Amino acid sequence: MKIPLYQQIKDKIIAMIDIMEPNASIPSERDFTDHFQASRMTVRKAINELVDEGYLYRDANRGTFVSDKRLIKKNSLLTPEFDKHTILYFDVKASCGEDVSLKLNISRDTSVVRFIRILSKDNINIALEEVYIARNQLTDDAFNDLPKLENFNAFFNRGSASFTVIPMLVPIKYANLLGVKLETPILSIESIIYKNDGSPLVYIKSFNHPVYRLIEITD
Amino acid sequence: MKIPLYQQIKDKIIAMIDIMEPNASIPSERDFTDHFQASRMTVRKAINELVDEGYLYRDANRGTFVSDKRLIKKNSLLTPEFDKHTILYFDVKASCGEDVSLKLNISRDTSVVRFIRILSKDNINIALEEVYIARNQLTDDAFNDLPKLENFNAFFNRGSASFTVIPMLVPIKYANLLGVKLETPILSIESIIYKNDGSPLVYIKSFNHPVYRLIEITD
DNA sequence: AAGTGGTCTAGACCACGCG
DNA sequence: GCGTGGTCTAGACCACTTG
Repeated sequence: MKIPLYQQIKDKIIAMIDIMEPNASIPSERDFTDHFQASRMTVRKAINELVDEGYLYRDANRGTFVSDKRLIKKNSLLTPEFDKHTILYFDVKASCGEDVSLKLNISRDTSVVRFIRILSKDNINIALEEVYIARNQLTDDAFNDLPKLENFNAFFNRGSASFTVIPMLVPIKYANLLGVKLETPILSIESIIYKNDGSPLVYIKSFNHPVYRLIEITD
Repeated sequence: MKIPLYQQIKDKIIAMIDIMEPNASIPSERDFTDHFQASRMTVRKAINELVDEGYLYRDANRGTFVSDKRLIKKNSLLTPEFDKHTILYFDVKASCGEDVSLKLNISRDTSVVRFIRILSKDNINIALEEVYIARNQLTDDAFNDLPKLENFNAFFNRGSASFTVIPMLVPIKYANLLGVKLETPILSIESIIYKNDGSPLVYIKSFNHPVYRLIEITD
Protein backbone atom coordinates (compact mmCIF):
# COMPACT_ATOMS: atom_id res chain seq x y z
CA MET A 1 0.00 0.00 0.00
CA LYS A 2 2.11 2.82 -1.32
CA ILE A 3 1.08 6.33 -0.35
CA PRO A 4 1.84 8.84 -3.12
CA LEU A 5 4.32 11.56 -2.23
CA TYR A 6 1.81 14.35 -2.88
CA GLN A 7 -0.59 12.74 -0.41
CA GLN A 8 2.10 12.55 2.26
CA ILE A 9 2.84 16.23 1.64
CA LYS A 10 -0.87 17.08 1.89
CA ASP A 11 -1.09 15.35 5.24
CA LYS A 12 1.96 17.19 6.53
CA ILE A 13 0.65 20.56 5.37
CA ILE A 14 -2.73 19.89 6.99
CA ALA A 15 -0.98 19.12 10.27
CA MET A 16 1.12 22.26 9.89
CA ILE A 17 -1.74 24.68 9.20
CA ASP A 18 -3.92 23.15 11.89
CA ILE A 19 -1.94 25.11 14.48
CA MET A 20 -1.68 28.28 12.39
CA GLU A 21 -3.88 31.36 12.46
CA PRO A 22 -6.31 32.01 9.61
CA ASN A 23 -4.79 34.18 6.88
CA ALA A 24 -1.24 33.36 7.94
CA SER A 25 0.96 32.75 4.92
CA ILE A 26 2.48 29.34 4.34
CA PRO A 27 5.95 28.81 2.86
CA SER A 28 6.28 29.29 -0.88
CA GLU A 29 6.11 26.36 -3.26
CA ARG A 30 9.85 26.62 -3.84
CA ASP A 31 10.55 26.52 -0.11
CA PHE A 32 8.41 23.39 0.19
CA THR A 33 10.36 21.91 -2.74
CA ASP A 34 13.47 22.02 -0.58
CA HIS A 35 11.72 21.10 2.65
CA PHE A 36 9.94 18.03 1.30
CA GLN A 37 12.65 17.07 -1.21
CA ALA A 38 10.08 16.93 -3.97
CA SER A 39 9.68 18.65 -7.30
CA ARG A 40 7.67 21.84 -7.52
CA MET A 41 4.92 20.15 -9.56
CA THR A 42 4.42 17.56 -6.82
CA VAL A 43 4.25 20.26 -4.14
CA ARG A 44 1.81 22.19 -6.31
CA LYS A 45 -0.44 19.16 -6.68
CA ALA A 46 -0.63 18.82 -2.90
CA ILE A 47 -1.35 22.53 -2.39
CA ASN A 48 -3.85 22.68 -5.24
CA GLU A 49 -5.91 19.90 -3.70
CA LEU A 50 -5.91 21.70 -0.35
CA VAL A 51 -7.06 24.88 -2.10
CA ASP A 52 -9.85 22.93 -3.82
CA GLU A 53 -10.91 21.50 -0.47
CA GLY A 54 -10.97 24.96 1.10
CA TYR A 55 -8.06 24.55 3.55
CA LEU A 56 -5.92 27.15 1.78
CA TYR A 57 -6.43 30.02 -0.60
CA ARG A 58 -4.03 31.57 -3.06
CA ASP A 59 -3.39 35.18 -3.97
CA ALA A 60 -1.61 35.24 -7.30
CA ASN A 61 1.84 36.83 -7.04
CA ARG A 62 1.48 37.20 -3.24
CA GLY A 63 1.41 33.78 -1.71
CA THR A 64 -0.73 31.02 -0.24
CA PHE A 65 -2.66 31.47 2.99
CA VAL A 66 -4.54 29.50 5.63
CA SER A 67 -8.32 29.67 5.26
CA ASP A 68 -10.73 30.49 8.02
CA LYS A 69 -11.97 27.11 9.28
CA ARG A 70 -15.56 28.08 8.39
CA LEU A 71 -14.56 28.09 4.74
CA ILE A 72 -13.46 24.47 4.57
CA LYS A 73 -15.83 22.94 2.06
CA LYS A 74 -18.54 20.63 3.25
CA ASN A 75 -21.73 19.19 1.92
CA SER A 76 -24.05 17.79 4.56
CA LEU A 77 -26.17 16.22 1.82
CA LEU A 78 -23.23 14.05 0.87
CA THR A 79 -22.10 13.26 4.39
CA PRO A 80 -24.91 13.64 6.91
CA GLU A 81 -23.68 13.78 10.47
CA PHE A 82 -25.08 11.03 12.65
CA ASP A 83 -23.61 8.65 15.18
CA LYS A 84 -26.14 5.82 15.10
CA HIS A 85 -28.47 4.24 12.59
CA THR A 86 -31.32 1.90 13.45
CA ILE A 87 -32.92 -0.27 10.80
CA LEU A 88 -36.70 -0.44 11.04
CA TYR A 89 -37.37 -2.65 8.02
CA PHE A 90 -35.22 -4.67 5.68
CA ASP A 91 -36.80 -6.72 2.94
CA VAL A 92 -36.45 -7.82 -0.65
CA LYS A 93 -39.52 -7.25 -2.76
CA ALA A 94 -40.17 -9.08 -6.03
CA SER A 95 -41.48 -5.86 -7.54
CA CYS A 96 -41.23 -2.17 -6.86
CA GLY A 97 -43.45 0.87 -6.77
CA GLU A 98 -43.77 3.24 -9.68
CA ASP A 99 -41.60 5.97 -8.10
CA VAL A 100 -38.75 3.52 -7.43
CA SER A 101 -39.11 2.05 -10.91
CA LEU A 102 -38.73 5.52 -12.41
CA LYS A 103 -35.87 6.70 -10.21
CA LEU A 104 -33.83 3.52 -10.62
CA ASN A 105 -34.81 3.19 -14.27
CA ILE A 106 -35.92 -0.43 -13.86
CA SER A 107 -39.11 -2.27 -14.72
CA ARG A 108 -41.83 -2.71 -12.14
CA ASP A 109 -41.11 -6.44 -11.81
CA THR A 110 -37.45 -6.03 -10.88
CA SER A 111 -36.50 -7.37 -7.46
CA VAL A 112 -35.57 -4.53 -5.13
CA VAL A 113 -33.89 -4.36 -1.74
CA ARG A 114 -35.60 -1.87 0.51
CA PHE A 115 -34.85 -0.70 3.96
CA ILE A 116 -35.99 2.02 6.23
CA ARG A 117 -33.68 3.36 8.90
CA ILE A 118 -33.47 6.09 11.46
CA LEU A 119 -30.39 8.27 11.71
CA SER A 120 -29.72 9.70 15.12
CA LYS A 121 -27.19 11.89 16.82
CA ASP A 122 -26.79 12.39 20.55
CA ASN A 123 -29.83 10.14 20.93
CA ILE A 124 -32.02 12.48 18.90
CA ASN A 125 -33.63 11.13 15.75
CA ILE A 126 -32.54 13.52 13.04
CA ALA A 127 -33.71 11.81 9.89
CA LEU A 128 -35.62 8.90 8.47
CA GLU A 129 -34.35 7.27 5.29
CA GLU A 130 -36.01 4.96 2.80
CA VAL A 131 -33.31 3.24 0.74
CA TYR A 132 -33.86 1.28 -2.49
CA ILE A 133 -31.37 -0.74 -4.52
CA ALA A 134 -32.06 -3.20 -7.34
CA ARG A 135 -31.11 -6.66 -6.06
CA ASN A 136 -29.22 -7.55 -9.24
CA GLN A 137 -26.85 -4.63 -8.68
CA LEU A 138 -25.51 -6.27 -5.52
CA THR A 139 -23.16 -9.17 -5.13
CA ASP A 140 -24.12 -11.61 -2.37
CA ASP A 141 -21.35 -10.17 -0.21
CA ALA A 142 -22.53 -6.59 -0.73
CA PHE A 143 -26.09 -7.71 0.01
CA ASN A 144 -25.08 -9.24 3.30
CA ASP A 145 -23.03 -6.22 4.29
CA LEU A 146 -25.80 -3.78 3.47
CA PRO A 147 -27.40 -3.52 6.93
CA LYS A 148 -24.02 -2.71 8.44
CA LEU A 149 -23.31 -0.02 5.88
CA GLU A 150 -23.65 3.39 7.50
CA ASN A 151 -22.83 5.58 4.59
CA PHE A 152 -23.90 4.81 1.07
CA ASN A 153 -21.25 7.08 -0.31
CA ALA A 154 -19.21 3.92 -0.55
CA PHE A 155 -21.27 3.27 -3.68
CA PHE A 156 -20.52 6.77 -4.79
CA ASN A 157 -16.75 6.23 -4.85
CA ARG A 158 -16.81 5.63 -8.57
CA GLY A 159 -19.82 7.65 -9.56
CA SER A 160 -21.91 10.71 -8.81
CA ALA A 161 -24.80 11.68 -6.60
CA SER A 162 -27.65 14.07 -7.24
CA PHE A 163 -29.89 15.64 -4.61
CA THR A 164 -33.25 17.36 -4.78
CA VAL A 165 -34.57 19.19 -1.73
CA ILE A 166 -38.35 19.29 -1.34
CA PRO A 167 -40.39 21.23 1.23
CA MET A 168 -43.33 19.40 2.76
CA LEU A 169 -45.34 18.87 5.90
CA VAL A 170 -44.09 15.99 8.00
CA PRO A 171 -45.76 12.74 6.84
CA ILE A 172 -48.19 11.57 9.49
CA LYS A 173 -46.52 8.18 9.78
CA TYR A 174 -43.13 9.74 10.58
CA ALA A 175 -44.16 12.62 12.86
CA ASN A 176 -43.77 10.54 16.01
CA LEU A 177 -40.46 9.02 14.99
CA LEU A 178 -39.02 12.47 14.31
CA GLY A 179 -40.59 13.82 17.47
CA VAL A 180 -42.36 16.70 15.76
CA LYS A 181 -45.98 17.82 15.74
CA LEU A 182 -48.29 17.20 12.83
CA GLU A 183 -48.34 20.03 10.28
CA THR A 184 -44.67 20.83 10.91
CA PRO A 185 -42.80 21.92 7.76
CA ILE A 186 -39.76 19.71 7.09
CA LEU A 187 -37.27 18.97 4.33
CA SER A 188 -37.43 15.86 2.25
CA ILE A 189 -34.33 15.02 0.24
CA GLU A 190 -34.32 12.72 -2.75
CA SER A 191 -30.87 11.33 -3.47
CA ILE A 192 -29.84 9.21 -6.40
CA ILE A 193 -26.39 7.68 -6.61
CA TYR A 194 -25.32 7.00 -10.20
CA LYS A 195 -22.58 4.79 -11.53
CA ASN A 196 -20.09 6.34 -13.91
CA ASP A 197 -21.98 4.98 -16.89
CA GLY A 198 -25.02 7.00 -15.81
CA SER A 199 -27.15 4.12 -14.55
CA PRO A 200 -28.87 4.81 -11.22
CA LEU A 201 -27.74 2.53 -8.40
CA VAL A 202 -29.27 3.75 -5.14
CA TYR A 203 -32.40 5.77 -4.49
CA ILE A 204 -32.82 7.36 -1.07
CA LYS A 205 -35.75 9.38 0.12
CA SER A 206 -35.17 11.07 3.46
CA PHE A 207 -37.35 13.01 5.87
CA ASN A 208 -35.42 15.33 8.09
CA HIS A 209 -35.91 16.87 11.47
CA PRO A 210 -36.50 20.60 10.86
CA VAL A 211 -34.16 21.72 13.65
CA TYR A 212 -31.65 18.99 14.41
CA ARG A 213 -30.85 17.91 10.86
CA LEU A 214 -29.22 21.01 9.47
CA ILE A 215 -28.63 21.14 5.72
CA GLU A 216 -25.45 23.15 5.22
CA ILE A 217 -23.20 23.47 2.21
CA THR A 218 -19.99 25.45 1.89
CA ASP A 219 -18.64 25.85 -1.60
CA MET B 1 -5.86 38.70 -22.92
CA LYS B 2 -3.93 35.49 -23.30
CA ILE B 3 -5.91 32.29 -23.02
CA PRO B 4 -3.83 29.51 -21.45
CA LEU B 5 -3.18 26.49 -23.62
CA TYR B 6 -4.90 24.10 -21.21
CA GLN B 7 -8.04 26.26 -21.38
CA GLN B 8 -8.03 26.17 -25.16
CA ILE B 9 -7.66 22.40 -25.00
CA LYS B 10 -10.54 22.18 -22.50
CA ASP B 11 -12.78 24.14 -24.84
CA LYS B 12 -11.88 21.93 -27.77
CA ILE B 13 -12.50 18.74 -25.79
CA ILE B 14 -15.88 20.05 -24.60
CA ALA B 15 -16.87 20.75 -28.21
CA MET B 16 -15.63 17.29 -29.20
CA ILE B 17 -17.51 15.33 -26.53
CA ASP B 18 -20.67 17.37 -27.00
CA ILE B 19 -21.44 15.29 -30.08
CA MET B 20 -20.29 11.98 -28.59
CA GLU B 21 -22.37 9.32 -26.87
CA PRO B 22 -22.14 8.90 -23.10
CA ASN B 23 -19.51 6.33 -22.10
CA ALA B 24 -17.69 6.62 -25.42
CA SER B 25 -13.94 6.66 -24.88
CA ILE B 26 -11.94 9.74 -25.77
CA PRO B 27 -8.41 9.61 -27.23
CA SER B 28 -5.62 8.80 -24.79
CA GLU B 29 -3.58 11.57 -23.18
CA ARG B 30 -0.63 10.67 -25.39
CA ASP B 31 -2.76 10.92 -28.52
CA PHE B 32 -3.94 14.36 -27.42
CA THR B 33 -0.31 15.31 -26.83
CA ASP B 34 0.31 14.85 -30.55
CA HIS B 35 -3.03 16.25 -31.66
CA PHE B 36 -2.81 19.48 -29.65
CA GLN B 37 0.97 19.83 -29.86
CA ALA B 38 1.16 20.16 -26.09
CA SER B 39 2.96 18.31 -23.34
CA ARG B 40 1.22 15.48 -21.57
CA MET B 41 1.02 17.44 -18.29
CA THR B 42 -0.83 20.25 -20.04
CA VAL B 43 -3.27 17.82 -21.64
CA ARG B 44 -3.73 16.15 -18.26
CA LYS B 45 -4.53 19.48 -16.62
CA ALA B 46 -7.28 20.10 -19.17
CA ILE B 47 -8.72 16.60 -18.78
CA ASN B 48 -8.47 16.67 -14.98
CA GLU B 49 -10.54 19.84 -14.81
CA LEU B 50 -13.18 18.30 -17.05
CA VAL B 51 -13.24 15.24 -14.80
CA ASP B 52 -13.66 17.50 -11.74
CA GLU B 53 -16.52 19.30 -13.45
CA GLY B 54 -18.22 16.02 -14.30
CA TYR B 55 -17.87 16.10 -18.09
CA LEU B 56 -15.56 13.08 -18.18
CA TYR B 57 -14.69 10.17 -15.96
CA ARG B 58 -11.56 8.09 -15.82
CA ASP B 59 -11.04 4.36 -15.39
CA ALA B 60 -7.47 3.78 -14.31
CA ASN B 61 -5.53 1.69 -16.83
CA ARG B 62 -8.50 1.66 -19.20
CA GLY B 63 -9.12 5.15 -20.46
CA THR B 64 -11.18 8.30 -20.16
CA PHE B 65 -14.86 8.38 -21.05
CA VAL B 66 -17.70 10.79 -21.71
CA SER B 67 -20.07 11.22 -18.78
CA ASP B 68 -23.82 11.00 -18.99
CA LYS B 69 -25.01 14.60 -19.23
CA ARG B 70 -27.02 14.17 -16.02
CA LEU B 71 -23.76 13.77 -14.13
CA ILE B 72 -22.31 17.14 -15.02
CA LYS B 73 -21.95 18.86 -11.69
CA LYS B 74 -24.26 21.67 -10.80
CA ASN B 75 -25.31 23.53 -7.70
CA SER B 76 -28.55 25.45 -8.01
CA LEU B 77 -27.82 27.16 -4.69
CA LEU B 78 -24.75 28.78 -6.22
CA THR B 79 -26.33 29.58 -9.57
CA PRO B 80 -30.11 29.84 -9.34
CA GLU B 81 -31.80 29.76 -12.71
CA PHE B 82 -33.86 32.84 -13.43
CA ASP B 83 -34.23 35.11 -16.43
CA LYS B 84 -35.46 38.31 -14.76
CA HIS B 85 -35.07 40.07 -11.44
CA THR B 86 -37.26 42.90 -10.21
CA ILE B 87 -36.15 45.10 -7.35
CA LEU B 88 -38.91 45.90 -4.87
CA TYR B 89 -36.89 47.97 -2.41
CA PHE B 90 -33.43 49.45 -2.39
CA ASP B 91 -32.27 51.53 0.53
CA VAL B 92 -29.32 52.31 2.76
CA LYS B 93 -30.07 52.08 6.44
CA ALA B 94 -27.92 53.76 9.08
CA SER B 95 -28.28 50.71 11.30
CA CYS B 96 -29.18 47.06 10.87
CA GLY B 97 -31.26 44.44 12.57
CA GLU B 98 -29.80 41.95 14.99
CA ASP B 99 -29.85 39.04 12.54
CA VAL B 100 -27.95 41.02 9.90
CA SER B 101 -25.52 42.31 12.51
CA LEU B 102 -24.77 38.72 13.54
CA LYS B 103 -24.52 37.25 10.04
CA LEU B 104 -22.30 40.03 8.67
CA ASN B 105 -20.36 40.26 11.94
CA ILE B 106 -20.84 44.03 12.19
CA SER B 107 -22.16 46.29 14.94
CA ARG B 108 -25.79 47.35 15.01
CA ASP B 109 -24.93 50.92 14.01
CA THR B 110 -23.11 50.00 10.80
CA SER B 111 -24.64 51.39 7.64
CA VAL B 112 -26.10 48.63 5.51
CA VAL B 113 -27.35 48.42 1.95
CA ARG B 114 -30.52 46.39 1.71
CA PHE B 115 -32.61 45.36 -1.18
CA ILE B 116 -35.42 43.02 -1.82
CA ARG B 117 -35.94 41.54 -5.23
CA ILE B 118 -38.02 38.97 -7.01
CA LEU B 119 -36.41 36.35 -9.21
CA SER B 120 -38.59 35.06 -11.99
CA LYS B 121 -38.37 32.62 -14.83
CA ASP B 122 -40.81 32.33 -17.71
CA ASN B 123 -42.82 35.06 -16.01
CA ILE B 124 -43.29 32.96 -12.88
CA ASN B 125 -41.97 34.33 -9.61
CA ILE B 126 -39.69 31.62 -8.29
CA ALA B 127 -38.00 33.28 -5.34
CA LEU B 128 -37.85 36.36 -3.19
CA GLU B 129 -34.48 37.53 -1.96
CA GLU B 130 -33.49 39.90 0.82
CA VAL B 131 -29.90 41.01 0.26
CA TYR B 132 -27.70 42.80 2.82
CA ILE B 133 -24.21 44.27 2.36
CA ALA B 134 -22.32 46.59 4.68
CA ARG B 135 -22.02 49.95 2.88
CA ASN B 136 -18.33 50.31 3.75
CA GLN B 137 -17.55 47.08 1.87
CA LEU B 138 -18.58 48.69 -1.42
CA THR B 139 -16.77 51.23 -3.54
CA ASP B 140 -18.99 53.94 -4.97
CA ASP B 141 -18.83 52.24 -8.35
CA ALA B 142 -19.85 48.88 -6.92
CA PHE B 143 -22.65 50.59 -5.00
CA ASN B 144 -24.04 52.16 -8.15
CA ASP B 145 -23.79 48.93 -10.09
CA LEU B 146 -25.52 46.91 -7.40
CA PRO B 147 -29.10 47.15 -8.71
CA LYS B 148 -27.95 45.91 -12.09
CA LEU B 149 -26.09 42.97 -10.60
CA GLU B 150 -28.02 39.80 -11.31
CA ASN B 151 -25.75 37.29 -9.69
CA PHE B 152 -23.90 37.99 -6.49
CA ASN B 153 -21.45 35.23 -7.25
CA ALA B 154 -19.35 38.03 -8.72
CA PHE B 155 -18.49 38.76 -5.09
CA PHE B 156 -17.74 35.13 -4.60
CA ASN B 157 -15.03 35.04 -7.25
CA ARG B 158 -12.35 35.42 -4.61
CA GLY B 159 -14.06 33.82 -1.67
CA SER B 160 -16.50 31.18 -0.53
CA ALA B 161 -20.21 30.83 0.00
CA SER B 162 -22.14 28.89 2.61
CA PHE B 163 -25.79 27.89 2.44
CA THR B 164 -28.26 26.72 5.03
CA VAL B 165 -31.62 25.35 3.94
CA ILE B 166 -34.51 25.88 6.34
CA PRO B 167 -38.05 24.48 6.07
CA MET B 168 -40.86 26.86 6.95
CA LEU B 169 -44.38 27.91 6.11
CA VAL B 170 -44.53 30.71 3.57
CA PRO B 171 -44.35 34.11 5.33
CA ILE B 172 -47.70 35.83 5.11
CA LYS B 173 -46.19 38.93 3.51
CA TYR B 174 -44.67 36.89 0.67
CA ALA B 175 -47.44 34.39 -0.04
CA ASN B 176 -49.07 36.56 -2.69
CA LEU B 177 -45.81 37.46 -4.39
CA LEU B 178 -44.90 33.80 -4.69
CA GLY B 179 -48.41 32.93 -5.72
CA VAL B 180 -48.91 30.25 -3.09
CA LYS B 181 -51.60 29.74 -0.47
CA LEU B 182 -51.03 30.53 3.17
CA GLU B 183 -49.72 27.59 5.22
CA THR B 184 -47.76 26.26 2.24
CA PRO B 185 -44.43 24.66 3.23
CA ILE B 186 -41.50 26.29 1.41
CA LEU B 187 -37.71 26.41 1.55
CA SER B 188 -35.85 29.36 2.92
CA ILE B 189 -32.15 29.55 2.09
CA GLU B 190 -29.67 31.60 4.06
CA SER B 191 -26.56 32.38 2.04
CA ILE B 192 -23.43 34.10 3.26
CA ILE B 193 -20.65 35.04 0.87
CA TYR B 194 -17.29 35.29 2.60
CA LYS B 195 -14.09 36.93 1.47
CA ASN B 196 -10.96 34.84 1.51
CA ASP B 197 -9.95 36.26 4.87
CA GLY B 198 -13.12 34.84 6.37
CA SER B 199 -15.02 38.10 6.78
CA PRO B 200 -18.67 37.94 5.69
CA LEU B 201 -19.50 40.20 2.77
CA VAL B 202 -23.05 39.47 1.62
CA TYR B 203 -26.00 38.01 3.49
CA ILE B 204 -28.95 36.75 1.47
CA LYS B 205 -32.15 35.31 2.81
CA SER B 206 -34.37 33.80 0.17
CA PHE B 207 -37.88 32.39 0.12
CA ASN B 208 -38.50 29.96 -2.67
CA HIS B 209 -41.46 28.78 -4.60
CA PRO B 210 -42.04 25.16 -3.50
CA VAL B 211 -42.57 23.86 -7.04
CA TYR B 212 -40.92 26.18 -9.53
CA ARG B 213 -37.70 26.87 -7.65
CA LEU B 214 -36.08 23.47 -7.60
CA ILE B 215 -33.06 22.99 -5.36
CA GLU B 216 -30.85 20.46 -7.12
CA ILE B 217 -27.23 19.57 -6.57
CA THR B 218 -25.11 17.07 -8.46
CA ASP B 219 -21.76 16.25 -6.91
C1' DA C 1 3.29 -7.09 -25.12
C1' DA C 2 1.05 -2.93 -25.75
C1' DG C 3 -1.51 0.74 -24.00
C1' DT C 4 -3.63 3.28 -20.26
C1' DG C 5 -3.81 6.50 -16.50
C1' DG C 6 -1.02 7.88 -12.00
C1' DT C 7 2.97 9.81 -10.30
C1' DC C 8 7.21 12.39 -10.44
C1' DT C 9 11.32 15.13 -11.93
C1' DA C 10 14.17 19.22 -13.08
C1' DG C 11 14.16 22.43 -15.37
C1' DA C 12 11.90 26.93 -17.96
C1' DC C 13 9.45 31.55 -18.91
C1' DC C 14 5.70 34.69 -17.71
C1' DA C 15 2.89 38.48 -15.33
C1' DC C 16 2.20 40.62 -11.37
C1' DG C 17 2.64 42.63 -6.48
C1' DC C 18 5.63 44.60 -3.39
C1' DG C 19 9.21 47.25 -1.20
C1' DG D 1 14.52 43.83 -8.84
C1' DC D 2 13.01 40.00 -6.31
C1' DG D 3 9.69 36.60 -5.00
C1' DT D 4 5.26 34.75 -5.88
C1' DG D 5 2.02 31.81 -8.13
C1' DG D 6 0.55 30.28 -13.17
C1' DT D 7 1.81 27.85 -17.08
C1' DC D 8 4.44 24.62 -19.78
C1' DT D 9 7.92 21.18 -21.45
C1' DA D 10 10.04 16.61 -22.38
C1' DG D 11 11.14 13.30 -20.55
C1' DA D 12 10.70 9.01 -16.86
C1' DC D 13 8.94 4.79 -14.16
C1' DC D 14 4.99 2.36 -12.20
C1' DA D 15 0.77 -0.71 -11.74
C1' DC D 16 -2.71 -2.29 -14.01
C1' DT D 17 -5.97 -4.02 -17.82
C1' DT D 18 -6.65 -6.02 -22.05
C1' DG D 19 -6.09 -8.39 -26.46
